[in-house]
Order: sequence, then C-alpha cells, then structure tokens
Amino acid sequence: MPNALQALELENFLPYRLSVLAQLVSESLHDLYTQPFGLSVTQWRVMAALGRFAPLTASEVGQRIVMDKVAVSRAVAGLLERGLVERATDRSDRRRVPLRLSARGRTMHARIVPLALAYQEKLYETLSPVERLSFDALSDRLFARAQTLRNAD
Amino acid sequence: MPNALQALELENFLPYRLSVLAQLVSESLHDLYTQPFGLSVTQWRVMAALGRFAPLTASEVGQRIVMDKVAVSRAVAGLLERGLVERATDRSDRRRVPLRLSARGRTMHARIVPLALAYQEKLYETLSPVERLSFDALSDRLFARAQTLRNAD
DNA sequence: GCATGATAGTTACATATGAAACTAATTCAG
DNA sequence: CTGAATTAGTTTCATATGTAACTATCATGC
Repeated sequence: MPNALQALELENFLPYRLSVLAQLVSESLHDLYTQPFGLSVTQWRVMAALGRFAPLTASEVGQRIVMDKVAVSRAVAGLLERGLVERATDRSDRRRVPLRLSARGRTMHARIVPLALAYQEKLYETLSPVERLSFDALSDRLFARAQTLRNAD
Repeated sequence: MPNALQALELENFLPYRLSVLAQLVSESLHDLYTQPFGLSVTQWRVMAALGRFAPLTASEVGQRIVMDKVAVSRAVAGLLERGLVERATDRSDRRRVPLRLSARGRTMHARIVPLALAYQEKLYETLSPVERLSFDALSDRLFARAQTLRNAD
C-alpha cells in the first residue's frame, strides 16, 4: 500500500503555529509599552538586557537578546538620544563601548517590568503550575533541537 | 514582609522565549525554500493556504494565514508575475478575486511540502509522541488565552 | 433608481529590517 | 616595529512591512 500523499495542514504545522503564537503575544506585549513609553520592540529588549545584566557592550546585548549588532546599534542610538542609556569608555579596548541604563532609563525600566510580568502571569493563568513547567521544558527542548538542526544543516 | 522587587529574567520570560524559538524555526524553514525556489515567507504561506484550500480570495487567504490583506496582495502580485498563481473572476461579485495555484504552482507546492513536513518531523523527534501532543495542546491554550486577553484589553 | 455606507483589493508613504560596505581600534605573525 | 587579519560598531542601500488613503464594486435605505 503506497503512502498517501502527505498534505500540509497549515493549522497543525508546528513552525506556522509557533510563528502565529509568538506574533500574537509579542504584539500584545508591545501594546503595553509602545504607547505610554514610546519604545520599539528592539529598544525595549535592549533596555531589558541592560536592566538585568549591568554593563554590556552592543555585541553582548545582541547575544543576550538574539539580535544582530546592526539592530542593536540602531536601537541604542535611539535610546541614547532620549537619554535612557549611557555610554562608557573601555580604556583597555577603545573599540568596545560599555552600555548601561541611565537614571531615567532605570526609572522607565522599573515601571515597565511589572507590566511585562503581569502580562506573562495572565497568559500563564490558563495553565496549571505543572503544565507551565511542562510547556517551558518542552519549548526548551524544541529550541535546542532547532539549534542542532540549524548547525548540522 | 514586603515583596522583593521582581526582576525580569529575559531568558525565562515567556514572550521572549516564544519569539526566539519561533524566529529560529522560521529561519530554518525559510532556508529550505528560499534559495531553491525563490519564495519569500509570505509567498510560501500564501501558496500553502491555496494548496490546501482550493479557491480563496485574498481576504480569505489572509484569514487563514493570519496576515493582513496588504501583505497578501503583495505576495500574490509576485506569485502572479511568476505564474505560480491564477486569478479567476467571480461573476456574482466582481470585487472578489478567487485565487488558486497554477499547474506550475502546484508542482512547486508538491515539491516543498515534503521538505517542510520532514523538517517538522526532525524538530518533533526530540519529543515523545505524548510530549508532542502535550506541547501542541498547551500551545493551543496559550494562543486562545492570548487572544482572549487581547480582545479584553 | 440613487445617494450613503460597506467591502475587496491596490497603491503610496513612512518606517523597519537585513546584508554588505565602511571606519576605527586591536591583535598577531614575521 | 609593521603590515595583514580580526573585531566593535556605524552607515548605506536595497527590501520588507504597516498604516492610511484610494479605486472599484456591491448592499442598503429612502
């Protein structure tokens, strides 16, 4: 018996499902800080990285938030203009530019974090604590698997 | 005892995790069809929708693949140019333009689908059948929850 | 019928993104 | 030392995307 021709059921196709879910969540979260604080998604992510991991260079920020250095550079330019981020100088290597939140940046960061965490909580409410852990673990494994496949090619 | 100030651990923040996972998977899949077939992500999704659901108008395609009508219109324009999609006319409502894959489009579609499904299988390999079902169910519930939250606002 | 409003689709503009070229600073081989 | 190769970061250009305006067609109320 020959295999039936496989059909691509878009609504059950994992990459498609992940994409749609991530986009919906990202847009919802974006609504929380775009209008009141005037931040783009990348700007907010840079601030989140700097808020959590003290001084970071642009490249290090990029590694943390999985974003290429060009995108980081542009986001940082905007944040510098608005005085939300400060540059330092690295005496031992003047190519590197350590970045950190300014006082204003820290204030804004401190106001956004609770909103972001509250949104996450509301999302997670639909899952029990066990299910939540399960989802996190499974998505971790899918991520690791995707990385392996990508490198193996 | 007052609550400790909550910290945003980016690496454990659900929206961030979803975004990174979806992007990695999307890029990996993109590699499968961008170079050999010269399709953009949106073009491929339009083809996938048309390949599965007979004649669809641009708006219907958009609903299927969660993409606004402008993006669909542009993707379709490219696919029409390359002769991968055909337009029909709806006599009863001449605003509507039913779309379907051309013979060439069907051929290309039939070549890409197995690649996409094979990639999905490789991804899922890291999960047991039970875990796979579990992940799908949990992500469905997160999606439904995100939609509810977005509409409630 | 015919003005008003709604709907399908396209076009235009402004912004966002990615790839590659570029500048400046550092490292390292010889 | 000194010149080739690396690295950090920025700028440029070409492309992609979203919002809003626009055209064409249809539905509705009168």
